[in-house]
Order: sequence, then C-alpha cells, then structure tokens
Amino acid sequence: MSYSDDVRLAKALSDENRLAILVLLQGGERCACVLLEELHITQPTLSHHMKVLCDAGIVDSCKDGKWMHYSLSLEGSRKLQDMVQRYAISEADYKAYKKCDSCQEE
Amino acid sequence: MSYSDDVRLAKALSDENRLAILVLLQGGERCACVLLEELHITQPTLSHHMKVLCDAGIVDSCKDGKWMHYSLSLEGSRKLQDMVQRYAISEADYKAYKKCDSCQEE
DNA sequence: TTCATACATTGACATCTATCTATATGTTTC
DNA sequence: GAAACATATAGATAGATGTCAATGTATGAA
Repeated sequence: MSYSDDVRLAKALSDENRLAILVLLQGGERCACVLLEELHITQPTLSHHMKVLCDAGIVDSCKDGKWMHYSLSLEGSRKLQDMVQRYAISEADYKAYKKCDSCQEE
Repeated sequence: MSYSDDVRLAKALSDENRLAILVLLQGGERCACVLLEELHITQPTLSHHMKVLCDAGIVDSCKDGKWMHYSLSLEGSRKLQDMVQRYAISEADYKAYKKCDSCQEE
C-alpha cells in the first residue's frame, strides 16, 4: 500500500501562498495575472505554485490565448474530502475508540 | 489572515510514514514500541514523526510509566475536516461556480 | 544500586522546497 | 515581421525536512 497520492495532495496544501490561491479561486475562475496581483510573489514563483496545485489535481487549468485560467477542480475537492476521511476519526467511531485507562481520563 | 495552523496540519499529513501511523492508530491507541514494529524506521525517526503529529494536534499522547500511548485526537480530526471545507468546493457550490466559456466546455 | 528498557534529544547529512533573476516560449497587435 | 505581453522554464541559493547513529533521561526490575 502506498500513500503517494495522499502525500502529494497534502503537500499541495502545505504552503501559505497555495492556500491563499485556493481561497482566491473560491470566488470563481481566475487568470494567473489576477492571482499575481493579490500575492506578494514573483511571476515564476506563482507559476511554480500553480503547477504544484494542478499536478495534485486540486486545480484545473485552461489556456485561452496568452492567458491561463485556473479554477477549483471538483474531482480534486472530492479527493481531498476522501483523504481526510481516511486519516480522521468520526465522532461516532470515537465513542468506541480504544484507549488505555490513563488516557481515557483526559 | 494567516494560514499557519492549516499549513502545520497539512505538513503533518505530508509524509508516508505519518499517514501509515494514522492508519495504525485507527485500530485504537498504540504505544510507540508497537508502532515501531510496524514501520521500517528507527526509533528516533518515529519519535520525530510522533512529535510532528502531536504538535499539529492530530494525535494525543499519554505517558504510562516507561510507555508512551498515542491515539487519534477527536479535536484534531475536526480541525482536519474543517480545513478541507475551507479549500475544497462542494458539489452544490460547484454548480454556480464561474468559469470562462472555454473552461466550461471541459 | 545497578542494569535493562522505552522513549526523547542532539548533531550530522542528503534531499527537497520556495524563492529569486534571467531567459525562453507562445500569443496578440501594429 | 517587430514589439509588447502573459506565462513557463532553467539555474542558483537559502532554508526546511527525513533519516540515522550516538547519547541523554526516565522508569522499573533484579
């Protein structure tokens, strides 16, 4: 069993600028030049971050002449939610979760 | 606005061994020595990973004599799920999500 | 008190990552 | 075709990260 896809997803979220980009994309599709205006990074750095987000499948891209349009990926969002389910515990399952006596007391 | 808590959470998930640890903890609280048997890493490396998971709030720890017991944190699981909601898009919201004409066609 | 056990800490090292400058590629306009 | 613009790529660099061997620190047993 390999976790490489999940690691790639998690790494894509492991940077403040990339999280800021995802928040900007919540407002709808954006072109790179607009994202660049909102962030305090250079154009090559933005290009790098967009590649990370696209490679992870979280963001879709679409070329339109000179411009690149970026948008949130529905499939990527599904993958994110699925991933969290694999590593988090639900309220329901936690009730039956086994802990030792001294841990229980917390 | 700062994303540092979310980045810390995401980084905690950005390693295959740490994901394997979380899966092992799904089965219930485990002590470090048991986790060590299941993973192909040395004891100091495991100790490092447990510190990352605990600092992120995903895992709880509890000392019992010589032994350290680790378990999934319910609060950490909530934080994980909340985080994903901030950066993913729901099926419902996606219907109204604005994309340019050429992007729409995909 | 001495020894073995369980875990944490330290220090070193190789690799990865975010960032920049400089440059290349592709597109539109004149 | 030349110039201007939007983005990508290449190369360099500082800092972060995963790993290990060696050592430190508790704890329990003999």
